Amino acid sequence: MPDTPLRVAVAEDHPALRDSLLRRLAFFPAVEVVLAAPDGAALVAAIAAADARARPQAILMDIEMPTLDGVAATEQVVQAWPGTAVVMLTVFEDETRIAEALAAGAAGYLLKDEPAETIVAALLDAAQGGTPVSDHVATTLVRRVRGQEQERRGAARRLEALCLTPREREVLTLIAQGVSDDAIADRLFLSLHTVQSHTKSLYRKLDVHTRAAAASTAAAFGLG
Amino acid sequence: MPDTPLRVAVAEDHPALRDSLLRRLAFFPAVEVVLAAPDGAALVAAIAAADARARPQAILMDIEMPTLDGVAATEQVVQAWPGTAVVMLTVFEDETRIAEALAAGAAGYLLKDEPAETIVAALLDAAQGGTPVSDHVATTLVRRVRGQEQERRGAARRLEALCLTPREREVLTLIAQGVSDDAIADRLFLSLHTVQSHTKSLYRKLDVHTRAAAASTAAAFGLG
DNA sequence: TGCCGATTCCCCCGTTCCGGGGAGTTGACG
DNA sequence: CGTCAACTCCCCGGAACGGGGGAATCGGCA
Repeated sequence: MPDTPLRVAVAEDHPALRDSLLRRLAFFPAVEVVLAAPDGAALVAAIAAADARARPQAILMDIEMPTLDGVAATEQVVQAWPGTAVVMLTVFEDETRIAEALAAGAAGYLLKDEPAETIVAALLDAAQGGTPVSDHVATTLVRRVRGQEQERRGAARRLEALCLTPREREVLTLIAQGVSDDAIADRLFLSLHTVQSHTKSLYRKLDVHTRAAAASTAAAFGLG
Repeated sequence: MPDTPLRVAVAEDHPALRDSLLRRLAFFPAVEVVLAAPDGAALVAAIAAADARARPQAILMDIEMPTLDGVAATEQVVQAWPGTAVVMLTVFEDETRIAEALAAGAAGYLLKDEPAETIVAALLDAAQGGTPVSDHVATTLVRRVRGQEQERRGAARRLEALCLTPREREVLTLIAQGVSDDAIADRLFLSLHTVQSHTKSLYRKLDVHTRAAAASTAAAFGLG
């Protein structure tokens, strides 16, 4: 636990929500709101204007904001002041928004119905390198990873069902990378004829009749 | 809160850990361990042998187990008895294991250093359709999604940097799907010559010299 | 031992692709 | 109104590909 409170900034365009947030955070001595901005541009400007030692260590960021939305603002903030922990605080819980925010550099992602205690804990956690997320957000992440992994496994099973020989798999991988037959022959120390023989088998098993289609199918299987 | 305790099964091969777990869970009236197994096969057999009304509603599952590991056991359990909430309880926190377990149908994923209260809460949560995960697991999921999204965005930016014309992008997408030039001509109501003209531009911009390489590059950009 | 799949190599022929060239039309933008 | 980018269409020659055939070797398995 730090002796001094964590310096926090708040970016939220809706005045009522912003004030409510500030009032609720004021009860917690562990955090001190040093900055509040109605949009992303104002936030970035205010941080830049602040004394380096007074700059916020953590930021509560709304997503929907005029002039510069939360995702873009997050990108700029973590770019300009690395180490700043940005925690999104929004009503949006769709996968796309969450992924975008995280990719932009957000450390955590909270939904707006969280109690103040949770928000404060999340700020402190994020400042320590944690990744605080609401339960619903965690569920969304789990669903996404689960879906992706199941798709990957499905592709692997379909690939398995083709009964490709090791050599064929090898050749297919190179085809998927766009390597020509004689380049494949060079890489695998084979004759061009041999490679052509393997590609013929591959086309039969994959049920394709062009090289690009084979590459496309291989990509769908996760090869390459 | 249910009037009757949640019926829970425990699958854990290490006897000491299993006993410890059972002892710790015994303090919580909200859960009742109805079944304990030393491996996945035994777990599945025990569930199958049990009376349908006495079957566990939630399962604490270790990953490393003999005869049938936790992931495979989870797959069988959720296949055979849908609605069963499986919560992984393991020391492994690597992305691969987590993703595999979730794909197999695990509802939650806890690390073994969690206190008993958390484990019980996770079981109850999972039984209600939640996805309880340890903080470290959430961090891993966040990192994965963040990495994927950043990769996606990077690919999109690189694609953007190529300054493809709309027509070229269209043609490239079809190339990535393995469509031949004259098939593209048919689909886009163009002359073969026109399509060839576009592909020529594409090869120049993509800096490739074969169709399959173009398809491969396009796949890397997320097209197709 | 005999069979079978995997791997390797070879031939041929027609098609498609690749890379170079040129040229006309259209629409936007200064 | 000129310019420029985008789109369209065309020709050609050399290279690669697609599909058909055959054949030899090797290892495993019945």
